[in-house]
Amino acid sequence: MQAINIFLTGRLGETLEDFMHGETRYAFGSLYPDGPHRVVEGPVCAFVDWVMDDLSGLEMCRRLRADPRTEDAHITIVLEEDDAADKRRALKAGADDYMVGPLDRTLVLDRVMALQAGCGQPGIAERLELGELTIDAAALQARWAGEPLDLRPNEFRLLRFFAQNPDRVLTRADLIEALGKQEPPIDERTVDVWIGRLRKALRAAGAGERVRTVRSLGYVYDSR
Amino acid sequence: MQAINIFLTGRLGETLEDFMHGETRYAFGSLYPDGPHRVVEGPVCAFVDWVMDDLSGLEMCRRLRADPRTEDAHITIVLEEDDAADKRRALKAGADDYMVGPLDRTLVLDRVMALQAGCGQPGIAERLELGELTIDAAALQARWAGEPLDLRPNEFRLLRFFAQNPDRVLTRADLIEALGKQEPPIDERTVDVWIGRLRKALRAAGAGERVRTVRSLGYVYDSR
DNA sequence: GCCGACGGTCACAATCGCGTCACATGCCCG
DNA sequence: CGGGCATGTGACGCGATTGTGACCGTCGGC
Repeated sequence: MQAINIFLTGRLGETLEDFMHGETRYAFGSLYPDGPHRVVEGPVCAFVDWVMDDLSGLEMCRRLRADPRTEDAHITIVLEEDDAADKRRALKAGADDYMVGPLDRTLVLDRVMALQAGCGQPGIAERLELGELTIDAAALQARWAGEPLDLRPNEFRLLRFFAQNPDRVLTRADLIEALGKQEPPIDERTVDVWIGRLRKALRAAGAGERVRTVRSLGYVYDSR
Repeated sequence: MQAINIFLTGRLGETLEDFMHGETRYAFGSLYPDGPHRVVEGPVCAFVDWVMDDLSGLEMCRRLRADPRTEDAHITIVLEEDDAADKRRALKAGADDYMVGPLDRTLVLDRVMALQAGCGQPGIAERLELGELTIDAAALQARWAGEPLDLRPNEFRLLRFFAQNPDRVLTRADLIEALGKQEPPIDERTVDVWIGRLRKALRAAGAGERVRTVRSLGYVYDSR
């Protein structure tokens, strides 16, 4: 899977910066009006706050577009509220897309991963394969032996994370964090229910028992 | 699908320049009377305003025809009003085609894609095939298993865009933008209605359920 | 100028997704 | 062998999201 450079500004940065760490495969940078501007090679996507301290998101979009290093970036502008005029202005300033806040990290993560997977020319959409399991992050779809798995979004996210960390014990806290949940605080027991649902879906697709319980610790995806 | 070089002048440039970016597959250039003239290899098509600040569209046509780099270009001249005499003059000056403004981006996009599909040399991706689905952009027609789909223009554009981005989550914003809509700002909920109509048409043709909803994110065209 | 096709919006109903609870079952350890 | 904690799972209910029929304005053709 190819690295993608993600830029986050303002509130969004605070929201996600602490999340994109460790095992995530993102090259990560901060982008500030006139501050350090760490740019690396490869496809870039940016999430730009509509409101920032000292520079509007619009201006930020224009600068990204103007900079030859980032002119091809996929820019998502994050609006405070659902205002049609702002949307138009955002697209006009070079944004490719917009989302309306307050942001649901869960969705941002889906978006980021989908962009990562589908970045650049279509057709190269990277897939994550693990035995019979195929995760197509761009299509937000998983398959077992070629057959589509019938997964709810949450189950998909769970499986995606398992597939990214196979044969490793993942605690309930890991899983809750990985799915981007944080508000309201999720009861750890809820994870058990997620697991149950995921197991059922995998069983229904003939995948057998893939998710093993590790008592008092968490769960493991057995890639075997 | 092969890249095509598109030149836009004057008001048209302003209208579409901000649109042809990112995932679109166009090499893009601006063409000004005596200004920079970025020319790349490959088939070229040009949209030339009838009225420009300091040079008439007619003169522009002649220059394009005279320039060996662009003498084979497909030139569409954009008239202010529907004047038969102007049309004749335009064709005489070397234009291959004309359209009457004020421009509807939606239509320009249809035109551009149709040209791209049928452009110059035969053999250049005239058709877009995806399983049973065939998109004939030049004819503005889609088929399922050889049988023509009964689609309205909007539905066709939608399907065309889906076919260009199969197995990728496309947000409502993506779709609105892809169809060239911008004025008046389109309500995102409207996309749901487009989808509903497209689904019905596909179903009627025996294509089954091709367009999958991705809750809170958008829609995906499932190629399989 | 009339008429039909097309496309955008609205409002309402249906559905879906998911977090939680409650209870059943299972496992570990003394 | 028993107590107690850990996990599995069916059921429930709330919200949010989506599907869709109906309505209506617009445009183009006749």
